[in-house]
Amino acid sequence: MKLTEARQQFINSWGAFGTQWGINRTMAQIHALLLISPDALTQDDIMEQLSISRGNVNMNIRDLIGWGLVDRQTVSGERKEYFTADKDIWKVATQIIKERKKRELDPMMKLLGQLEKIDGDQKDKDTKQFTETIKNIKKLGGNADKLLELVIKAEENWFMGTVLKIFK
Amino acid sequence: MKLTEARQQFINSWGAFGTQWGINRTMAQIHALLLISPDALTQDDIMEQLSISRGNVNMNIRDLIGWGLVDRQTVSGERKEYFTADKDIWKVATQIIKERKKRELDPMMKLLGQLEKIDGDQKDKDTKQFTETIKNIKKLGGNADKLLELVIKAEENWFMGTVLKIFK
DNA sequence: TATTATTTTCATCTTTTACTGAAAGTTCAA
DNA sequence: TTGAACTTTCAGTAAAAGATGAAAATAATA
Repeated sequence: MKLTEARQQFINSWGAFGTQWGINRTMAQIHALLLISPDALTQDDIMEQLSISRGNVNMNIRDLIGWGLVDRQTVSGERKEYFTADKDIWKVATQIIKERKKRELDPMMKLLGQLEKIDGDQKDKDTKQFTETIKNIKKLGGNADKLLELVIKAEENWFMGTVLKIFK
Repeated sequence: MKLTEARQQFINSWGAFGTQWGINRTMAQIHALLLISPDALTQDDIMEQLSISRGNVNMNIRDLIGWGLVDRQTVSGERKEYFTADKDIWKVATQIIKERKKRELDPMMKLLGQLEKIDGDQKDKDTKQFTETIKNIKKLGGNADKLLELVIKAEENWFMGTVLKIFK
């Protein structure tokens, strides 16, 4: 397979993959493009390579920066801005975990905490099932939280090496 | 907080949570409803409680069954069908992991395997960055795969207990 | 301060995804 | 073998998400 074709396929698949995980297709594609680009790109580069509008690039780049996945670079003496993605995939992964945890898991845990203190007769079937379910989800969430926290703090080699070795 | 209100809030939040993860809002809401319902429900029960159409219930229930999260039950002598969700949250979690892995991670790994064997000069900057990136994502994916496989096979207590205890 | 280069915003349009409801299909008891 | 009870399908519609592009804003320089 030729490079051009492979690059295109990677970008497309990464975009499709993203949508399945609730991530805007274009945002994932821009990230993919930056991941395989050795040098920093400008808005115009991205517009051209992905055939998308300036506004679209701008908004999605802003989001990617918000996710901590892309950096804005300026060359002194130039007005133009350049963008790069961190190429360390382990860092990318932990950064995504960190953000999703903060944006989604943490608020969900907070809500579950509130829903737990429901006032009602525990002999009532519905009340019982509700509190049971909430309690169990909260417990699982708490464990997931701890595990993810561990992943975020660990070094790739330490984490993957140790975990996978021990539990063989 | 009153049960009715809490139930509603749980269903809504679970739905919103779902959309952020690429899961159809209604599908997540039906699942939430079944999780907190002590008894099996009919299509009509679900339609009424979530104010959605029959077709919508039917399609999403079918999907949930496809995900292995909901079971269809029939009471002998009755034409009507009843639906329940597995209430064991650990099983729910591992089932979801299993399915997403099968539907998404596995195909992605397969694609990366193909993109790895690109023909091109490794001295070329673009080629080099491309193969490097693919290789690293593939490596991370492989590790994630092993870890998830471990989670799927493990018992909750064993997994969460042991992992979290050891790495303290 | 005016001019040029560039980025940002956002009302509007487009695409994608989800939902509805009525018709067709299925099952089963009489 | 009909019809009542229920489920499934899917064409059409509605809602949500995403993209465009032109105008406004910002920055740099002369």
